[in-house]
Parts: sequence; structure tokens; C-alpha cells
Amino acid sequence: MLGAMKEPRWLDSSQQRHWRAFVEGSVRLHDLMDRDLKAKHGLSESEYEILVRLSEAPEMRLRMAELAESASQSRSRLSHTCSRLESKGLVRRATCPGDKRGVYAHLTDEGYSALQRAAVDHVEVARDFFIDVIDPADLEAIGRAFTAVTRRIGEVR
Amino acid sequence: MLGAMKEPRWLDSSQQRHWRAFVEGSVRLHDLMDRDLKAKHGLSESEYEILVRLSEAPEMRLRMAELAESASQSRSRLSHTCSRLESKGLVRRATCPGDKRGVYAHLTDEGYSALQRAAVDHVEVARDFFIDVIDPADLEAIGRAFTAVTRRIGEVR
DNA sequence: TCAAGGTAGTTGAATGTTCAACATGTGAAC
DNA sequence: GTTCACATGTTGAACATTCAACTACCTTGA
Repeated sequence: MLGAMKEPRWLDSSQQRHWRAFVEGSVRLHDLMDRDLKAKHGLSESEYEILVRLSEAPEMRLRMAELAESASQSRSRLSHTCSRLESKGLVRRATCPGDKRGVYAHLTDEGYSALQRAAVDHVEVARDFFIDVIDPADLEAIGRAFTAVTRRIGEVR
Repeated sequence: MLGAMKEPRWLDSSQQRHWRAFVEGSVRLHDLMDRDLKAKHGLSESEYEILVRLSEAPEMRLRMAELAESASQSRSRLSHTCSRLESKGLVRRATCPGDKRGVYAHLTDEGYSALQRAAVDHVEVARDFFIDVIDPADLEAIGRAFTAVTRRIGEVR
């Protein structure tokens, strides 16, 4: 009897339309940006994200766990990705003075300049295919909406 | 001299905020839904997408190329994924009468009922973490915006 | 009718990602 | 100060995706 309480509450047709539009658009946009980044700079989106986060951190370094969290990646994935970035010379690992378990990922100078180059193109694409085709008021709505989504997801862990 | 024309046109700070909010929110949402689907139904998002498209097609079948296009996947990826779905018994392949190169992917009865079950939960999650936390007017804005994004991407292939 | 070029789909190897197990270190309780 | 639970980060194997051939078939046109 209890199980039966969970009746499917379907979306109404306009909700469904909007939801679908979002899913399709965001998948295609992500694909496009990913391809572009890889073709022009040999970086995957997750590698790029890591460089961005490091570049914004104080002293351009972060603990692995913080970096994983801020780049929305699992620790394992970060560890592998970081090894790749390290072998490309864009990132360097160093042990953490206070906590011997800890590891800092540092952005190297080479990493910084690779990021600079990539960011210019990345923003260009974001502009061409996202910012510039969206009405400014709708862009604000997007900001509000996704902030709420992130907050909601944070509530449950 | 020509190369120098491409000056970085950075985003202004509110554009940047909205863009970031979107990237973060959509990554987290995608992650959440992916995990949920896999945990409860053993399906990846791309497998789910394939089942959805098939279920909506006339006679619940599509040519591989059409399916790839509508699920935004490469043909190679579809081919592999389809093999997995076939071995789970959710999809069945059949040669195409008119065109001997062609292959139809059919949704099986088992596939249809697996999809039904998954869809109920999927919608529930979409509602909990997306639809229900977004102001209806903002949701409309999202629909408009991402429709425009998809159109723009379509212009360049 | 047959050669040339295009399309459909699959394959296998290289590459990335996930998952569970592990090694190491910390910190709090006793 | 030893023990126990927990946290950090890495590893390797299983799994998924991408990329570049490749097979088979269709279409066009001379």
C-alpha cells in the first residue's frame, strides 16, 4: 500500500518542452565546447576545469580534495587526470607541509600560459553559442535558476 | 597583424556569474541524475536516452543513424551502447528490408517496461532538483534560451 | 555494366572514467 | 601512548568512449 503512494507526477507539456530544450541544448553545447577545446588546445573539459580552479586559488595551488570538490570530480578521477596534466607539465604535485597525507596541486608557469591561451578561445565559443544568442533577461533567469539548482543539490549532499 | 585582431572579449561580471552558475548547476544536476539512474535501474544516461528515443519512434524502432542523431551520440558509440542494451535484452537489432546496409534498433517489451520504471524516477528527480526549484517564468526563459542555443549550434553543423 | 565515390554500421585499439581496495596518516578516547 | 575510527590520496581492473580503419552496400554516370 505504501509503495503505491509514489504516483508518477508527470510534467505538464510546457514544462516538458522547456526541460527537453535544456537537456538537448546543454548536451550539444557541452559537446561543441569539448571538441573545440581538444582540437585547439589538446585539453579536455575536465582538464581545463582543473586549470581554471587552480589559477583562481591563492598561490595557484589547492589540496587534491578541495580541487576535486571545486571541479566536481571524484578524487580518483582527479588523481588520474592530474597525473596526465603533470606529465604534460601543466601541473606539479607537492606534499603538504602540515598534513603528511595531503598533496598540493600547483599550476606551473607553463600551465598558466596554456590556460590563458585556452581561455580566450573558450570564452569566445561561450559567447558565440550561448551568451550572444540569449536575451540578457533570460540569461539572468538562467543564473537564478541554476544557482537554485546547485543549492538544492547541496541540501542532499 | 591579422592574428592580433582576435582580442579576447571577456564577459562582464554578471554574464560571467550567470555562465558559471549554469556550468556548475548543470554539471551537478547531470551527475546526480546519472547516479540515480544507474543506482536504481542500472542504466546510464546515454542508454536511457536511447530507450526514450526508441519509445517515441513510430513502431518503436529507428535506423541506427537516426537514433544516433536524435540521441546526440556518435555512430560508433551508439553501436557499442546498443550491443550492451541488446545483451540486456532491452533492444533488438534487425536488418532493414529496403537497404541491406541498414539496421533497425527495436525497443523490446522488456525494454519498454524497463523504460517505464526508469522514467517515473527520472521525472521525479528532474522535478525535485530542477522544475520545482525554478520560478515558472525562469523556466520559460530557459526553454527559450536553450532552443536558441540549439538553433545556433545547428547553423554551423 | 561497371567503376568511383558515397553512406551505413561495426570493430579493435587507445584513451578516459569509475569502482573498490589499499596504504598511509590523523585525531580523539581511553 | 595505544587503539580505533576516519580522512587523504593512489592504484589497478573493469568498463565506457573515441578514433581510425574496415566491410558491405547503394547510387551515379559514362
